[in-house]
Amino acid sequence: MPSDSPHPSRVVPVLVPTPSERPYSYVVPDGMAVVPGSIVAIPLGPRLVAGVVWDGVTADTVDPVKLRAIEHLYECPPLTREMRRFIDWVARYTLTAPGMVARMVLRVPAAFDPEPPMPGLRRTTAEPERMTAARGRVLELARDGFGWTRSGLAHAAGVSVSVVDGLAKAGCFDEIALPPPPVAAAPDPEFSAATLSDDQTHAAEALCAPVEAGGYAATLLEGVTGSGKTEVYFEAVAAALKQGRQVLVMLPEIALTQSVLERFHDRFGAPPAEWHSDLSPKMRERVWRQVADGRVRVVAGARSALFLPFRELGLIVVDEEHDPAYKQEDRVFYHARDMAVVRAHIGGCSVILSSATPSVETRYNAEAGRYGHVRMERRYAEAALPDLKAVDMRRTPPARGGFLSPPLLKAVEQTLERGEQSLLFLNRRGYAPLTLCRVCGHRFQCPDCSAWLVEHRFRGQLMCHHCGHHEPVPQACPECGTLDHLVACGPGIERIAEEVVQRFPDARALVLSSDMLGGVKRLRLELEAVEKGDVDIVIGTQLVAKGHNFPNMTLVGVVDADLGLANGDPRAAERTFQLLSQVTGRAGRTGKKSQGLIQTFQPEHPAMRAIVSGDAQAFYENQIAERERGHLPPFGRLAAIIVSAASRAEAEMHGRALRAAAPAGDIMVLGPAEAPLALIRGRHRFRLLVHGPQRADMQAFLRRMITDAPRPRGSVRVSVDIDPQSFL
DNA sequence: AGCACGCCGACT
DNA sequence: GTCGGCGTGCTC
Repeated sequence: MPSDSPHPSRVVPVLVPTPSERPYSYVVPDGMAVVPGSIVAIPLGPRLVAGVVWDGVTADTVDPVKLRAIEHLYECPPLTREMRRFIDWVARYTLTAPGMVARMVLRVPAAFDPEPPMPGLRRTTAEPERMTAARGRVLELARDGFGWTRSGLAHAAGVSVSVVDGLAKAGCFDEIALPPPPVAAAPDPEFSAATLSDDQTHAAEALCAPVEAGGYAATLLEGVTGSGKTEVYFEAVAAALKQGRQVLVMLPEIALTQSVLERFHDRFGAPPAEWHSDLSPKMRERVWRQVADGRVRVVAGARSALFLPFRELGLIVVDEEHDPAYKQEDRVFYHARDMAVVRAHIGGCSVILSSATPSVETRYNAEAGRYGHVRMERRYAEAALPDLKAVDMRRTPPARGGFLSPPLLKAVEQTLERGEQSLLFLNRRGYAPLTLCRVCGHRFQCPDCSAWLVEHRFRGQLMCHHCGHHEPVPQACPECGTLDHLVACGPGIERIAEEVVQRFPDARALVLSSDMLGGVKRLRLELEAVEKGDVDIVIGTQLVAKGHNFPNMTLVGVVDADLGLANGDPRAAERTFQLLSQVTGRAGRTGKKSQGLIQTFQPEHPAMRAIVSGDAQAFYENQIAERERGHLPPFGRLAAIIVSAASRAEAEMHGRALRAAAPAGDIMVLGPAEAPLALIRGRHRFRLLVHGPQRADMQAFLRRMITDAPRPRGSVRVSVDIDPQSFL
């Protein structure tokens, strides 16, 4: 790593954690040597903040009288040149102030000074006057001449700390300062060599080659569910470790991906360091610090791990690259998968995008030759893919008042008879998505956003799934006052559960959704019960699609496969394909013959055909063609302008004003799409979709819109989301 | 983004 | 009479 030379000037640019477009200027006090990347404490207004000394010379427009001095230079490795270029790149691309991007890097309370050393003991040559068996064991262990902690040594020798204290008093130990313990033991690439199938071996070789060669390479690892992608990319991780480089494994939701961490531990003999929002502040500091000084070799983390200060990164893995959780949609808007590719490009290292159902843009990049493409088409070991069929709801409709078709009910019955488990999947919480009054037709709507209120019969509440507003279910219609005339329209999982209980009164049914009472703990217990076979029929939302393996699950029924297709999201087909593929992949994990039944009104839809036939290739070709034909927004030309205000009316008004102010031309501003008003963190959001020709033009246009467009000052904020994944 | 300053309603 | 709401403006 070429080290940066000290700034020659006594006034240097410093990136401060504010939305300012350029760095501020600060005076370097005598005796302080800063380089670009140095992390410093600086006075900013009334407070002291952390900033980064930046490259280049300071703008000379600052009034010298206003200049203040850097307060403190942290004793911490400076941010590398690559990291600084990455910050600048992300800021430019996302139209965010560089200082706000730097803030994401520095958002660690007190990690910039070294951790204080721990008190330790080291064996001297002195022998104790009295020798006992316990003392003997302690001295034997300490003969290695390394530093030990007092309690660590006692524990290792199987004696109490007083034995160690006694020896220390007798002069057998020196008190020394011990380096702070690592947050994670060093992973050993040779710890437990994996046994791979032929398929996996070929894939692993293809992934390892660019890691060993060094330099930038992006590769899509596309393998059907159960093909063992994780074991394959672990080989690339091992290759990077052998090269002495650091590795970042990005996971969409670390809390739910415990199994990846365990498998990592089994393969490398130590768990990776974790990075996610639930880490304690102390742990965050230690991980950040140890990533910066190179003691942490592998981080498994959520999207924000991309902004950790790695110094010798050799590989980034983006697991489940299609997952929408990689998209950050507050403050700085960015897509971590794309930024991971950028970071690899800037840092000259490998990046692996792994998925069973890649996003269309990633597939497109792979087919265009921009990314390498490694495929695995067979499941590992004896696991077979489930037999999938579409159930045409026009030909075999459910009985009146029901939502489960005769073929699906029959399959559930047969599965019950075999003593196996069924999963009924419906991605909609609550009892019914819409409630109205039978007499006057009044529809219950959220007072904060424009979404319908969803009835949750179990809780006795009407809830807004958008902003969290909830109210008790009224007895009388608020419009016409008629009693007991409210009618539920459409199904949610609670209603499906009702139907299941009615049809199969003896079966043990369980409803699983994220809003379940009892929280995460209860959920974990329930999942264990399912795994043990204590449940016959699981009725669940999206939540059941992730991670968990149910060995006895041989039937997956999708209650409403069309659900996600109706909302106008340009990625609706893609999302549906990904979700259904993940859900049906829950079946047949242990080799039992299994099936999936997909209830749909449009069996000819490309997403349904792809799922049923297993022909992903045709689906991607279709989606790419749709974009090229202009039926879907073309690649890289979609953005959104987000107007955020304290009140709904304000957001809406300024959103429409912005739309009116947009000049006509190549760039089109579309009106509020589906669910234009969302209440997020107490602020109402209005989104305008933007189509445009070239990326540079679009960037310039968006910048004009957020800075120059006429709009009343006030609580309104305007930000930009480049190439959003969805409307929400 | 923070944080202070500053001007108008309900309360120990 | 004060406490405190959040609108407005500034930070090298």
